[in-house]
Amino acid sequence: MGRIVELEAYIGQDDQASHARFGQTARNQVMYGPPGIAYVYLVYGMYDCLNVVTEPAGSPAAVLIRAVDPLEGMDRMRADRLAVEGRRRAARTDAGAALAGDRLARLPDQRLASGPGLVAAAFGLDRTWTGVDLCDPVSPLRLERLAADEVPDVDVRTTARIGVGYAGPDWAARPWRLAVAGHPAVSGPRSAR
DNA sequence: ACAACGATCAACT
DNA sequence: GTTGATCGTTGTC
Repeated sequence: MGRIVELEAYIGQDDQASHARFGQTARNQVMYGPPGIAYVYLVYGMYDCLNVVTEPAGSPAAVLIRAVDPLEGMDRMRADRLAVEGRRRAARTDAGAALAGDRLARLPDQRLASGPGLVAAAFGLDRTWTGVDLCDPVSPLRLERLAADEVPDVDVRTTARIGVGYAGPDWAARPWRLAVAGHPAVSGPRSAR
């Protein structure tokens, strides 16, 4: 359990950074469905990324969850990350597995889900989670809204989205990445936090 | 059928 | 600042 501290918006077929830029396909079809549903995809052949579908059915859009500030269950997050990362070739040797385990044990809690691939790894998510209703209060993976008096008084900074240069200068420059200013769980270089 | 390319991360210089 | 790992999705032939 934790709080989302960084995300990116991908809105509509026109958005040349979005998976919907080629229209509806087998992979992105959940983006065309109702909002509040999980969309988990694989990037770079290695990392799963969690998105929340937004906008009404027929209007493809999603929000990529880029970083979470862990509040509870950090032991399980470490275990889930170890399970996910242990599958990779570099960690398949005894020495590699030991190294990965050491590194994880020393990792501060606030770095456990500090990046889109790490969010999915820390919560044990892969593509099979696509379609889960994140607004259902009994769902094993769900969003919860903070009560008004629990919302922390923080600055939210907007920047360009990360890793979308292929979209062209216009779409790549849109300030659709939102992050809690200065929060240690936010991903990327210190200058972008 | 095939080649190119990522909504990334960690290790290294 | 640079680079390798790794494979599903997509567009093209």
